[in-house]
Amino acid sequence: MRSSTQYSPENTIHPFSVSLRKFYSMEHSLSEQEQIRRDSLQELVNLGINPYPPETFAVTVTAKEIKQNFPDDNTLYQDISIAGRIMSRRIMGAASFAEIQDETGRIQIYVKRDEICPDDDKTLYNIVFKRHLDIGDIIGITGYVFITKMGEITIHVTSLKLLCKSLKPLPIVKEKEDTLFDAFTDPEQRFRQRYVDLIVNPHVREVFVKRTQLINSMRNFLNAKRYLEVETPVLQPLYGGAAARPFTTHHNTLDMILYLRIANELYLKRLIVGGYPGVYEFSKDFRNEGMDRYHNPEFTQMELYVAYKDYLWMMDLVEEMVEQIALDLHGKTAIRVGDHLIDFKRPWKRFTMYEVIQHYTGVDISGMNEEGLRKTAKELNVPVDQTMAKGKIIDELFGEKCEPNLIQPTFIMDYPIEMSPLAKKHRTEDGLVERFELICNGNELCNAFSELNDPIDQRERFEAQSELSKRGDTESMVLDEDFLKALEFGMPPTAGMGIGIDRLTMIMTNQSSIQEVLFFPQMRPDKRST
RNA sequence: CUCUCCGUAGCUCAGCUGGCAGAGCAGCUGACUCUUAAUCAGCGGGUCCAAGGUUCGAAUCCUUGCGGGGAGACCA
Repeated sequence: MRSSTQYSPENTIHPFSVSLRKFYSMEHSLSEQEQIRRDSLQELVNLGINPYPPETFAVTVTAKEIKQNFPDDNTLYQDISIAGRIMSRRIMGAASFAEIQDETGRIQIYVKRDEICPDDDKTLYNIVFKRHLDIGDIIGITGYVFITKMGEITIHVTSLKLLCKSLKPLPIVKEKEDTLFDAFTDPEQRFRQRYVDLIVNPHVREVFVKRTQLINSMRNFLNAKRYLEVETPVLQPLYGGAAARPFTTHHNTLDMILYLRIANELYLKRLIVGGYPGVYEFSKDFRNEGMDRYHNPEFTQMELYVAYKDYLWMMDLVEEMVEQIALDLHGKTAIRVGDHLIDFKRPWKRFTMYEVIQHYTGVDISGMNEEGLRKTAKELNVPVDQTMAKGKIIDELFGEKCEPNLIQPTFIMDYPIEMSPLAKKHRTEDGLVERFELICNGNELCNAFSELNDPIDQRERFEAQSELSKRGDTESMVLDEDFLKALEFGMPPTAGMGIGIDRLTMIMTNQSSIQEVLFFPQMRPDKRST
């Protein structure tokens, strides 16, 4: 709760003068343009105008609605109220055109001196509008819509009110015939000052709207199937559910190390043990590893676990869900991504791991032992080292020789047991597990198994991971005694999967970098003077 | 972590083999009552990322550091 002292009498007389003094104490660090805006702010205050008024401004319509619906006979929108940020101004003496931008886009406004100043006092137009308002200021206007001689739908302003004075100059992006001039494109500035990026780059705003629509679409799909959305711990005493290095933190009261989760798999499976038939979670996960255009230290996954199902069933569900998302976002299943047209129309191609490696390398590795695989990898110029066991080498072969070629959505099934310690042994193929990944545009999007529910087998798999760890693998999984205890109470046969929300968003919005689908991607602190 | 490119006005960018720091837009002053990259006349605006070095002289050459992009390595 705020202190009541700010409502003392001297403050209520000039509610904004206190903060103004603070601004002026910073004068030495201001650019010329910033100083001019602060001077304008002071002039507005001197005229009795509050540059940051508290009361509601009633908006009746958006820019987009007007542009879509304004009729030829000029009968609609004759008494409207709209608010937005001034994005451009063209002043011609006693009349001006400007553009304001609301959350739906831009619309031109026409401000005529004698219209907003019907009496002798022309201060509002000559001083306030022309002299002390700037690009970037937020205003509310009332007026009526008409079409100019040049054919542009425009709001004829009858009254104008300042809603927020902007003190920093925006990048001015101009456009003519679909060509942008002085576009604000420097990635560093765009990501560090995402608010500026969002103001001046409307296509960026659209990407994030699509991201939320994607999540809504996925959630609606899962809720319609009556799965329960749940929340599980981010801070975990043991990290598990994936092969990755964690972030470490410390809890003071418990005086213990805690890890930020790398996956939520083991907790969600405990809930299946507890009796829920289907649970899912959208989860921020954290992995203390490299950063590049596909990896941010924190990222979002959706994991889903459904009892009494297997991985074949889950493959059908993933197809159905992603196809539905494409339809919800684009109204069609075929989407342009970079140079490719990717079609999510069901059914998708399905290959086993051995099939796809044979297809792209010509080598059948299905019967090979570790030495044979290492020899094959060397022959194919795939780098391997002594810490890699059989499963890891196969994974390398696949990642190097196959994955980049898989552009259309493709399921790769039946992985070597060594690289899948949480997946159930294959029902017919020795040495394999019931696992699939969805590959799309050359990248992994989704990972799923028939979940291992044999507690004795699971313990042996964890122990095998410990062996890998001794061999030098820093990402091997740690044994989770409580998870094993849960399995010993009995988990029904379960299908589980995780899907990368950031990567799916990249594909669905045709972005080539994960930073473009995260509002605030991780960056080093900016040590330059600001 | 390695290689490579980049960092100059609020924004986008020039600045050559070292010789007075530039343009367009934005801003300021003025003109203009249907403009739209508005137009016309005039004006101001810089820690050239930082530190050090070479030199009579460094935005420019060298070294180191900081920040970013791209390509690798690792991972999802």
